[in-house]
Amino acid sequence: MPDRGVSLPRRFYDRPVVEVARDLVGCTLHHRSAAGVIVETEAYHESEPACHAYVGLTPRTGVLFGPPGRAYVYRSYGIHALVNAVTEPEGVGAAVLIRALEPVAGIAEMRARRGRESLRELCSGPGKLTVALGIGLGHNDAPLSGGPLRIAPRAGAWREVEVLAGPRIGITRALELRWRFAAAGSRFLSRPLRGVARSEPLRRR
DNA sequence: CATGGGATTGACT
DNA sequence: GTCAATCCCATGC
Repeated sequence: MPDRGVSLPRRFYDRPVVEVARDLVGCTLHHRSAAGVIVETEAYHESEPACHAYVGLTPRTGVLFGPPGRAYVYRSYGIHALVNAVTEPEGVGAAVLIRALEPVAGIAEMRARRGRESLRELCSGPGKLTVALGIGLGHNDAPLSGGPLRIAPRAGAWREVEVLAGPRIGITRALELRWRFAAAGSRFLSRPLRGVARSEPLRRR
């Protein structure tokens, strides 16, 4: 089956990173024949010190300052590859970290790549989901539309997903920002959301 | 050029 | 709950 599905348009990403992070929950991340619904994200922006782009334009952060709608993939703790969606206009360093998926396609290959059976644990973390989907550092700067790596808009029941916000995980700076977003009631999160607050009703315009 | 610190995970006490 | 694995890169001397 050819990989010829719908992708979010580039303009979806050309917006404030916090809005994009919230709106990506319920969308589906595809890589070739594997896919999962995004149930958890975090926003990162050059203006706050938890963001890699905080240090400015360097060899590492170049993609973050590039055009929106591309993937920023980096190595974490020397071991894991973490995938982000670059947002905001070119010249602004910002991206949405994809933290967890609910597997929906290619589950057998995910289990093989992860070496685990539990559906809940296949993509319940940013380092897990890249392994499950076969995403690696070679995907850095790859487009998120029109290619083997893509994100499709909300569909079906996911169009009415309730998105909750809380503090980000695993960081040591800018802890006060509630820039983690998760699908309410999802069993596929990397960790439960604490300090639950509704976010979807904040949607403007 | 040496050093320190991670947007994590899985195994173990 | 604790902890090691592992490596790129930003920083500072």
